[in-house]
Amino acid sequence: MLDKAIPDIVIGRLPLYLRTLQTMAEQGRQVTSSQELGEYLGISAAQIRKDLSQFGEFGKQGTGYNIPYLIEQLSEILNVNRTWEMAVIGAGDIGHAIARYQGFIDRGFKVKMIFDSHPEKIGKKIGEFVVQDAADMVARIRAAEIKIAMLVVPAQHAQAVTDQLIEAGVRAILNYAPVMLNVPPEVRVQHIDPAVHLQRMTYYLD
Amino acid sequence: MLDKAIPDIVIGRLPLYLRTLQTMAEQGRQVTSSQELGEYLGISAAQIRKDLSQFGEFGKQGTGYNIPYLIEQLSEILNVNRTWEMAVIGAGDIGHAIARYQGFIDRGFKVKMIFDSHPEKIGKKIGEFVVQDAADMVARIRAAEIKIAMLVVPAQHAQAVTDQLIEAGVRAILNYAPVMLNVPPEVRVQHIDPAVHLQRMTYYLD
DNA sequence: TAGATTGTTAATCGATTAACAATC
DNA sequence: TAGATTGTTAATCGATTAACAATC
Repeated sequence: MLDKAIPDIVIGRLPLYLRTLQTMAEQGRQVTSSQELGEYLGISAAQIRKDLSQFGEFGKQGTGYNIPYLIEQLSEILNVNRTWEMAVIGAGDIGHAIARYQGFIDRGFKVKMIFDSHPEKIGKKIGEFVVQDAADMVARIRAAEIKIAMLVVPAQHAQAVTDQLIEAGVRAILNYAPVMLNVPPEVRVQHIDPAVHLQRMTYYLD
Repeated sequence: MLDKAIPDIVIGRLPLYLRTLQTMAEQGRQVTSSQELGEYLGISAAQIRKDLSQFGEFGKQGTGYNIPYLIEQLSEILNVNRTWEMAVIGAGDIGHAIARYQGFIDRGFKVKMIFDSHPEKIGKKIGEFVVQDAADMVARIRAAEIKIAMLVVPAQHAQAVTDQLIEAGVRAILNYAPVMLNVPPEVRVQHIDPAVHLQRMTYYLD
């Protein structure tokens, strides 16, 4: 019998569970419960138990969940019990900030290279990186077998760059450009658009 | 009879409709259809019609939707037919990038001030702004009647700063810190955490 | 007019929650 | 043991879709 696929909406919550558990672990905590996690995240305890039960039995009745153990299990499920190398495309302000961001490494990610197409940016240093020519992007990403890209180019170039990334073998794109991207089904895309997030709140303001 | 509240998940899609329509308008387009919008966004045409019908009748049978008119209507619904002034809290790399970001103004937002607590940052210029002392934050935000803040401080300070923002009258927070924020029900929060977005994709990678 | 597309209803589908036996 | 909390089932709730009359 074919296992039913895990719903996307469940997968979407797992990183929040993991982040919360890692914060607890940093505070020296050893165990937690679905109730405590739920209260912290604004999610029902039943939902957390149900989500986790899709993947196995990670808790103990009467006790709850062992934090280091659940971190290990969730990291494995999410494929972040390893470090993914990433390419940043676009060396503007945001690309710059991402390349220097220190928060990725503990969570399974590392920026490996950054590209731009503007001659005045190519060769410049950003943190530990030298901005590379976008003309070499496909070859370099393919040679390094990089599968994840963060796209930080102007909206009008986003689709063309995406097509190149796919050609280079990229399978996951975190898109900072305020446009949808057309990709084949085996490529995943997530979007970050601050204005969209802000507009989701202004509806509720007077 | 009490009108049923519009579901949050519907509100969440409206900014995507608006963004798409604005892109179409820039291209000189005059009309579109629920089908075209749906194909572009990866949403069913029926859902788009149903979402819009919660707020009124904006289309014409046989023709579709007039783009400038629908932009106007959605802008009004989302309260972005005005410009919201925002405060940026934290003048690190990301705060820096946000303060200089040019993409807000067309979408209803404008950065008005930026704060930091580090003496070496206070007084420095970022774009057109001078970094202000976080000690003055509550008074300055309250005096300017700013209702929206972008929170770009280290995780360990996020809750304490949030408490101050609420004291200052802020009603919507875009949180870049990788932690949940505890806020009263009248305050809205949206989260941006690149590592969470990345982990939502690595699940699907080998 | 004929073709296209809306707005809306009813049916379907899927996600969340409540409840509880099992058991640490 | 008594209290706590899991994993799971069934019930509920809510969101999505299909279909079509209305009409531009």
